[in-house]
Amino acid sequence: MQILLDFDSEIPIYLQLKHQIIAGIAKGVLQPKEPLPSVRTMAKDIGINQHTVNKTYQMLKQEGYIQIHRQKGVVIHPEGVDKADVAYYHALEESLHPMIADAICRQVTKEDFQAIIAKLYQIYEYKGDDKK
Amino acid sequence: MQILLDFDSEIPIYLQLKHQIIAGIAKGVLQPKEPLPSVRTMAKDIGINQHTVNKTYQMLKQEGYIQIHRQKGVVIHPEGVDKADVAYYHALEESLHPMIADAICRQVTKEDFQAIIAKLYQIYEYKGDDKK
Amino acid sequence: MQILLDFDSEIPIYLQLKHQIIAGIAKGVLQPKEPLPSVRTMAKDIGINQHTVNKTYQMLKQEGYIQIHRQKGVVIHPEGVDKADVAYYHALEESLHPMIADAICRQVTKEDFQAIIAKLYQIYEYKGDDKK
Amino acid sequence: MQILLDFDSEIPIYLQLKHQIIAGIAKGVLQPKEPLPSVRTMAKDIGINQHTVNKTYQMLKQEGYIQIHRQKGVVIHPEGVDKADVAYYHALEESLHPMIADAICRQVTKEDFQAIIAKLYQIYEYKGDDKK
DNA sequence: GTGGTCTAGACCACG
DNA sequence: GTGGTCTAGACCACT
Repeated sequence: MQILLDFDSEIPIYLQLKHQIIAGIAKGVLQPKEPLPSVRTMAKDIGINQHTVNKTYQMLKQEGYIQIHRQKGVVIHPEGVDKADVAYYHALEESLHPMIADAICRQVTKEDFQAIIAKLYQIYEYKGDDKK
Repeated sequence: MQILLDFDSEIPIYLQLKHQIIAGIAKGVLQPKEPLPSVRTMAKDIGINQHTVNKTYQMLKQEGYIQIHRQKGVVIHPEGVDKADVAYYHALEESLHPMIADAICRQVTKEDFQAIIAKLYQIYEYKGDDKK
Repeated sequence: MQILLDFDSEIPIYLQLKHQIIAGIAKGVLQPKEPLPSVRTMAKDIGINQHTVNKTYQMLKQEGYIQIHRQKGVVIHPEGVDKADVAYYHALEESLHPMIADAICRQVTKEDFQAIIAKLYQIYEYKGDDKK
Repeated sequence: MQILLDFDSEIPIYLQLKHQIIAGIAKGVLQPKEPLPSVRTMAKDIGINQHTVNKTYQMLKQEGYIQIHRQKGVVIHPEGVDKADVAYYHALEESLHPMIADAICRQVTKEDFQAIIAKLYQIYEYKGDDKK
């Protein structure tokens, strides 16, 4: 899977990497049990420090996206990540709240907003078809 | 308008303040031309540093939410904030992208997600009715 | 509170530090809301790297022992850590399992073992009395 | 005796193997003088590296659990492992210390903790009855 | 001055 | 070769 980073972005590199891996999983490009490059390899491939990759991997592990094996390396979690729970929905709402207030001020209607959601879902909805 | 800050939150104070003011505008609690407390008054009222309030005000001014006059003080932008443009939609998508990828991995359907959007829009939809 | 580290120990420094802070909380030497030294200060005081201290603090934060505020620094969680749940008891059993098998082989009786537990509990049971 | 390893566990394979053999001895499933599979047989049987099995066996020998004869192979120590000495109790306390501090913070009482100990002892208490 | 992020380079445990 | 740990030194965001 290809990783594209924007080193000028305000978003920390370790988060950009995390987002791209999660996007890969959502798209089905990264399947359960599939191995991920080792910390060293990934770091070299995308030109960042090992610790930065490690930080991303640790977060993904913590959130149930991947498993990290001592010597065998890193794999996408075989059983997928946990389903959204109440806490997850709550956090999601908290994140969306300010975005929606802002959008309303700029006359973005509910329908406009939901259209964006629909458009973004479309990118992911054909799971496994573009395995690359 | 009442400002509620969570000093234990991960979100920087200046952003929380910004969010709350924008939420106030979205709800209609803060109307165009309405004055906002001066930097030092606001800072004293909510118990934070003047620099922090100033940072928030500068951002809001930059984004067209408020006007800052040397003598007259701070007022909500008389003509309202600019309508969403292409750049705005692009930025919005960028922000939503990782949230949606994550949600998909956790089996949140498009309908689930849009329901949250609808719920949040509801909070704001009665503009001006609950003025303060 | 005094921190004593054994640099020759097999136990990683960041864990030793974590254990000592938790012990301090258990003893009541560290009370809720009480501030902890900043990452830099703690690192300098005990002669280790800032990142190592940071790792400890991040874990303690993650487990609900402390709060980390942007600029105000670090404080013991005001409401204390969460009560043990089922997962906690399960993990505790898993950890104790091999210790007990080993002890049985060495003719340590259940009573012997429970006496050790009692002894260790005693160290902590006078919460707040030795505030130092 | 059956060995069950969790390759996704945080615990190194060589330790898991060691724990299971000790548990077998504690339960009486493995009796003194009873032979253990050779390094290479054991490795093949449970599908791990010979080095890993060797590491486990060397530790068990070092701790007095087994004897390794060049020709006769590996056997459970005929006279059983040494009784717990002062050093052993000291090490046991050291291990339990952080667990108990943590438990206290989570409002696990001494009685709760001792109940877990009792429960785990029960698993082992019928030595020799369920021989294999 | 505080924590957050990133880099560089090193040694160790594991298999 | 893998991840885990530790050090040293740097810049940035926040208040």
